[in-house]
Amino acid sequence: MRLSRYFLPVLKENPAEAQIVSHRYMLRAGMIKQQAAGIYSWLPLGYRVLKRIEQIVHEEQVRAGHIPLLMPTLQPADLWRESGRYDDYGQEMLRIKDRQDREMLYGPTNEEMITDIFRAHVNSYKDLPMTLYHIQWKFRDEMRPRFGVMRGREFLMKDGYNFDVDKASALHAYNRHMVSYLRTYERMGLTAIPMRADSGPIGGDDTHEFLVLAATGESEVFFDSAVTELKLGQRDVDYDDRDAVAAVCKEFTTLYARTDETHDPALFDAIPEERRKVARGIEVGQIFYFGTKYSDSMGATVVTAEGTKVPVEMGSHGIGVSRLLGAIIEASHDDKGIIWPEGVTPFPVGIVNLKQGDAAADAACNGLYKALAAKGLEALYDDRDERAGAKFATMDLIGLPWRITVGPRGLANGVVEVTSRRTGESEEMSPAAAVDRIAQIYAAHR
RNA sequence: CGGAGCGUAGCGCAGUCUGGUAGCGCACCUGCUUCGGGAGCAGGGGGUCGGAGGUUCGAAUCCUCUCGCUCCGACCA
Repeated sequence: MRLSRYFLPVLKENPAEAQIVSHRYMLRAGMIKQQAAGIYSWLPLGYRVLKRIEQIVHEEQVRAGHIPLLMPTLQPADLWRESGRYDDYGQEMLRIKDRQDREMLYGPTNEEMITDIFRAHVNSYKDLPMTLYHIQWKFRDEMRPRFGVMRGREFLMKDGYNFDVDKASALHAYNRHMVSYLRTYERMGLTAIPMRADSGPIGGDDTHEFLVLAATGESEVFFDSAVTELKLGQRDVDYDDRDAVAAVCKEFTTLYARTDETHDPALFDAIPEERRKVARGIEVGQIFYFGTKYSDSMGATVVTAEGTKVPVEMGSHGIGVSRLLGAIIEASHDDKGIIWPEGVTPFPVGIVNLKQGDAAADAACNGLYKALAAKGLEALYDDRDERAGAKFATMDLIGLPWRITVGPRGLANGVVEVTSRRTGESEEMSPAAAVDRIAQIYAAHR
């Protein structure tokens, strides 16, 4: 993409309403525009990151054997009357009437609807296990939306639902989700710690929240600092192997890590003092096992091998997709702007032409742009007629992790500059070597 | 929902107390000079001051009502 033809409305000054760094940078980098309290338009740059995050979530869900579908944002109230949640959910649920005066609602979550789909089509244990998920906009009419996309009223969420014949299978689905979530967050450059949590209005017995540590987090968290060292890395987990999956979960949940809701001071004090940490965290996901809560009330049953009809065992599992943008920025920025992890960056690399209109510089930039494209890497080429400082400032603000700087001075020696946004370190090399370097870096993130 | 505050040009703000016909910086447009970390000079365009009603010769400014947004708190992907 050529910047001169793109729509990237960056702001030089901080918008007054933005109090936290991710919100400020998302507005300044031209990623979002607020339309009402807690409701945002996603401008091109923000939309690209949102789609990247969505893509990673999809890939990891499919890898775990989960099946994507798409349910509507609007739901009939009757479905929620069946589970009893129409009255329980309260003011957070946006209730709407259509022209026939039928009661509708903008879905805050989809347990009822997915159960309705399941019961309509599945009757046998032979069709299980099954996990269905979608990535869809939700609406929760928060009393107090804040912090940009971190606590919006409208937000994009991945929500998945597992259906299993017995509790052991359902707990395996729970574990499978935990492992797939760990992989998902790691690919986004995040350290998200699973913490034992409280179940809230969804209801259930077992539940973990995934927290990204950040000073601006809304939850107070207590943990053994050793949990932050745990990495799933490149290990190849067989999602159908119950013991292997359970072993990973055990590894990641044995050390003490809890939110204030479930904090146990006695257990916490048993941790060696130097590893005892109290911090803030942003909740970026949550998994629940809730058994037959919905299948009982809504009549979702299967026939077992023995010929008896049993309600299916269920759980639900969510990832706050739009919130993740804020969380990633909170975890990865400096005083110049955002620093995107390679996994989620809107463009893999930026090309800065220091002297637009200079024949050699223009040709070198065009050559780099094409060579990168040939390797499947879409660069953001700043071909505006701007001064170097302005171009650098824009690149730093929007946070592309790598920058290739092209100017007449370097070209006289046959070199361009490759700069890491994270470290600020630059290295001179030939244009061809620069393309190879960038391609090599991204090979690990495909 | 309790408490606090703010709505004046795309963004950041002054002007409101003490009423007199709207201003600054950035951004935008034109020209010249500049050109490796948000350039300089000159010129230019853009606002029924959130909305409605009222007081007044006259309202961004005073009064009433209303809408919107932000922050702190209790609740939540």
